[in-house]
Amino acid sequence: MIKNVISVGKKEVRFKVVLNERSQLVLHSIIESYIQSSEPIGSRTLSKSIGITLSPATIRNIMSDLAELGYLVQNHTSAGRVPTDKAYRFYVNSLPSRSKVPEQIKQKISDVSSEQGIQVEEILAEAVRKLAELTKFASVVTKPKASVSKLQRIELIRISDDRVLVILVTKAGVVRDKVIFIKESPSQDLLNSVATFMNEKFKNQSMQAIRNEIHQCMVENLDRYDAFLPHAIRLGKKVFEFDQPGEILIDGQMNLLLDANFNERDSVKSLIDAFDQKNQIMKILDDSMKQKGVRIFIGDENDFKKLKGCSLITASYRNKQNVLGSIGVVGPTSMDYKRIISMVGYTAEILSKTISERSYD
Amino acid sequence: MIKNVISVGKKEVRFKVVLNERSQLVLHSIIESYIQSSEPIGSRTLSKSIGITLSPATIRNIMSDLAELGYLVQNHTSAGRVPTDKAYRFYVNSLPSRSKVPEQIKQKISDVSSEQGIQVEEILAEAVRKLAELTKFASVVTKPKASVSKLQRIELIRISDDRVLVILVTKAGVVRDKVIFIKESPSQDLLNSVATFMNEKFKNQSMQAIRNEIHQCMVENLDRYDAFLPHAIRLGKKVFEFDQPGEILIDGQMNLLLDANFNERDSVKSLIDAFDQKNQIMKILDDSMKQKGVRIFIGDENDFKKLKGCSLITASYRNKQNVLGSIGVVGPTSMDYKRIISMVGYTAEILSKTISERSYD
DNA sequence: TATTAGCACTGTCCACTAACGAGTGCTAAG
DNA sequence: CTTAGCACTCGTTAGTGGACAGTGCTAATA
Repeated sequence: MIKNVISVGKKEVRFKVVLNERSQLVLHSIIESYIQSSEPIGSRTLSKSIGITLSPATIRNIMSDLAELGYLVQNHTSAGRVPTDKAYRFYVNSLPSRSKVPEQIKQKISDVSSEQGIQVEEILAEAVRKLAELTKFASVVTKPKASVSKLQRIELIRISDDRVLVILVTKAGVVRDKVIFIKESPSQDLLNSVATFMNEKFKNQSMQAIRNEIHQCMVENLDRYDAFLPHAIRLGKKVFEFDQPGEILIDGQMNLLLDANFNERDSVKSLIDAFDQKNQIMKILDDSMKQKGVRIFIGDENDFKKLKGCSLITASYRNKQNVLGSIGVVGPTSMDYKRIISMVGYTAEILSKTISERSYD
Repeated sequence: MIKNVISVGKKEVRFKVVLNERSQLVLHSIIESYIQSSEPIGSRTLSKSIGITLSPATIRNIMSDLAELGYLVQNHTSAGRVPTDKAYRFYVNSLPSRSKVPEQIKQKISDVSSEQGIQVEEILAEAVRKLAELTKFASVVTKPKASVSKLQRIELIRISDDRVLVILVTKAGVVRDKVIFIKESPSQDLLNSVATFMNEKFKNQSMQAIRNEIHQCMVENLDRYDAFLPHAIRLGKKVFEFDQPGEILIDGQMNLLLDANFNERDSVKSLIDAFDQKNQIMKILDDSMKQKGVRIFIGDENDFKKLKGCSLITASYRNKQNVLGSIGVVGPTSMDYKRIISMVGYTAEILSKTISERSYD
């Protein structure tokens, strides 16, 4: 083992700059054992496990070093050792970037895309349900972001003197509707003209782009007063003011509560709170959209303290044009990373494929 | 106490035809104590409670009678007694049909209707959330039934050669969308004509009525072959084939899992399963739509065995024209019925009021 | 020098026991 | 019909001791 020795006052402080191969092997084994058993690992147990030919005493020494370096902790003197978040990070980084998904699992995940007339939202719901069921943890998915998706069509429906129902259909296959209030009480005819106008002008543009253009228009045409344009602009401004609320689907929260690793009352409480605050989870998922492939957040690497003791595995999904959102799994830090990572990755793939087929273009 | 005595062979079998006032009082007290403490009630405890001036021994006699009649059970010899479902039914029936909701709670529930541009579905989600939060149990609500609501408007949007997006807006304020497959590849112009035609012909009719009428049309016009009508009819048939999937919103399931009354592992598992099978809960809720006021299902009065140990309190909500759906609470049979019943009733009222205001007419 | 065997020590878990207390049913007296 | 008294049951709790898993340290060994 490579060590550096520094003198601090009279005391010698030694630390290892890097783990040598044997320490890595031991750490690896400890983590895998712990993932399997969820129980503290002792030196004797480990020395008996295959792949390790060292005596318990030697292992104890190594373990002691690893504990000093922050990879392991001991709950009490005479207990085995338990991996820390740092250890899991080490473990995850050492995994091959892609591992195979068993055919059987593949089959089950692929079911998501079976039905014909199914809507995008239903596909997402089905995917998140499947993922929760297969992993036995909680699963989350964000709905496609309105701002990045492109306009397929817009409808304006007068429902009372001062209310108009707006229906937006995006290329990604998502239908959104909301009610807006208009003092001017526009006729359905006028609404039809405005809708037609917008459909022609804005088709295939992203919501964000449309919003910008409308803003531009407002500035340029402040003084013009033919009957139509100002109306259209004012309406348009309201129409495309889509605030995105907690657009997130969750399934399998119950799995976590039943999981052996979350037995203590207060950690459960904290988890429940975590899921109530969807926007926090949303933030993490949005973050992971920016990156390709599977992302992994271990313990409090994400700064959302409520998810203490949890890891989050996410992957983004997309249609032909854009990254739309991301799907993921929330489980205990001691989850079987290999298995979960491959499942999330594969599900995201299938989801992308299915949604691309369903997209409106 | 009124008793009947019958001779069966040599043995005397006695049974009470009806509970006298004192027994009723005792039973009532036992139930209320149990609701408060969730712990078996003993004779001594009860004799000390206010409103009861009997000695423990007397109470023991009464309790023994009540047990014989199936109102109470004993988990083991030396434990207090616990009310049965039958007891709860007795208790609930003896409650006044309407009890007051505290002003503070009223205030909180009324918040549901605060926002302006909010959609019916969001109102429902908010209501169910509030109810779960206030009761600390699980809460469910069914979305307005498509079949009873009346058509406000229909839109047909061509999204590819063989797919048409259908958007139905109902008077109740619900927007539904689905994709249908059409081999004939209709142009958007044709779709527009059909939509206009349907909007004129079917506006304000209930979905059910429309479906019937279309069916009628099919029979009558089987032979006519001008270009338009058959198309319209065939399209219409598909458009109004709205199967209703698990249209139900649930909140606060977690509350049940944390509840002291559901501590044993397997009853929790059973509950989770119960919520997974939404259609079963749906059935009960639909059932309760047919009746005015608050309905109460205790224990396995509903034949859905998975909800063992649970009671369901429901009430229907409506707009000006129709009963639309129902909202309810699922909790342990030992819940505080007075409180929950009044809350559910009041929430349903507020919900009806709010939705009536938002309805599209 | 790195590894290993041996040993004393520590803390958890479990089974066993005894004391306690809440509650009952029965009987006899008021 | 009501109540006091008493014997009995059974679950809960606290305390005890042994088995067990695991550690750290030291000394012997390759």
